[in-house]
Amino acid sequence: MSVTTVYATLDSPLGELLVVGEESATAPGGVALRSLSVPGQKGGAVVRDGWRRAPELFGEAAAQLKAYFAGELTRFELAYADGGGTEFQRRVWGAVEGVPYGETTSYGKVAESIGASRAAVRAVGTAIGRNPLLVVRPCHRIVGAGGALVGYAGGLERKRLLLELELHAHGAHGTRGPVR
Amino acid sequence: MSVTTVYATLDSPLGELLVVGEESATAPGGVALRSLSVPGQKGGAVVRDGWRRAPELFGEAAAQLKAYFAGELTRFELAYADGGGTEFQRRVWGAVEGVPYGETTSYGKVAESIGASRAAVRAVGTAIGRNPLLVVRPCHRIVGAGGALVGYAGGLERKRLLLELELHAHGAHGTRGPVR
DNA sequence: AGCGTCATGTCCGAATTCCGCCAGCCCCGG
DNA sequence: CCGGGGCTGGCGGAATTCGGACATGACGCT
Repeated sequence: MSVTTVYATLDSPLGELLVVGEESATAPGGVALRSLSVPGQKGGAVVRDGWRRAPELFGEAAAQLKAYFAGELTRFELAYADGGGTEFQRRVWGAVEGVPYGETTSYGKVAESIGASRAAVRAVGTAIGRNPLLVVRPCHRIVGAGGALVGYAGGLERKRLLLELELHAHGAHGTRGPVR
Repeated sequence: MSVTTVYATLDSPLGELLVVGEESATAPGGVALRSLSVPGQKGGAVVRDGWRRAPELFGEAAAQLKAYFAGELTRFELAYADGGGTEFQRRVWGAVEGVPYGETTSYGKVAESIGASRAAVRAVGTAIGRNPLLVVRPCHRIVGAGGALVGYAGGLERKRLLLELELHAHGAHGTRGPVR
């Protein structure tokens, strides 16, 4: 039952990413990703006493992130820690993970896809806003019904940057809606 | 609106007194007494960051305290800060201040004197226990109905010491009840 | 076209309620 | 005379409740 929290930082086009993971005593060497955030993020993680800085442990995560930002990786394959969250949030996050690289969808579509009331769109918005895994779980692919970028925990500018990256990376990905 | 908290310590038969005061920006040089406590006191004051040690500012207070412990002063005349407290506590403390040097009274009498129900004696006890001005506001002169020393934030031994001091100081003060 | 309105799940802070303590005292049975 | 239980009022902290604010979107007005 004893888990150690480890963390590392990584430079990226979005700024210095803070990567936080859990090292379980039962599975030594294996680190499960718990959180990924950018500087100044609204509900971003904050390094606490007792956390161990361990850059080397995130080799795989770092490699995939670098490949992603280079436009050479369209799908993350990492070990995730149990991210907690409510039943509702888990369903929303699951739907978000189903949005493919380079495409976008709307908050309303997400609400619909999890079988929630159409009036639950705002709840969907808040749930997405609490996504602990920025970039990796592609909450940046959820835009307004009209295609407008509505909000992003890391700031709208970063959201636009990610979407443009995904659009121009291979140049052959379609979109479901205009990105303005 | 800016008040500075200042403090000083003073040796006494009770141990090292901690004297805390407020220095108002509007009345420079004047220090109002806020708290007086002894080491190990239950709800005693604790020196915090931002407090300024200023022994020289309590010249008058120190002089009166020394005179009191020498048995040569029976009534303090000092500037007090607004001690806060609830309506009820203020009334109780006011009644306590009315008990003359060398005399004692009971919790029940105090309750009666402030027009409180006789069943409020326990509330009176707690209120007296929160007196922020030990010694100066003579909560040590309140004893049980039977004359027994019941409790004291600074410890019963100190209460006894104060009462004996007041009894034997000039030797000519009457008491309302036996002190055991 | 533009604006106000409302619906939903969640979190967070403020407000409120509730509970248990206590520096007493009286009464009652030994 | 002694010891213990029960009653009382005020207070502080814990627990609980409550009201807003959101990463939206459809509808009905003007």
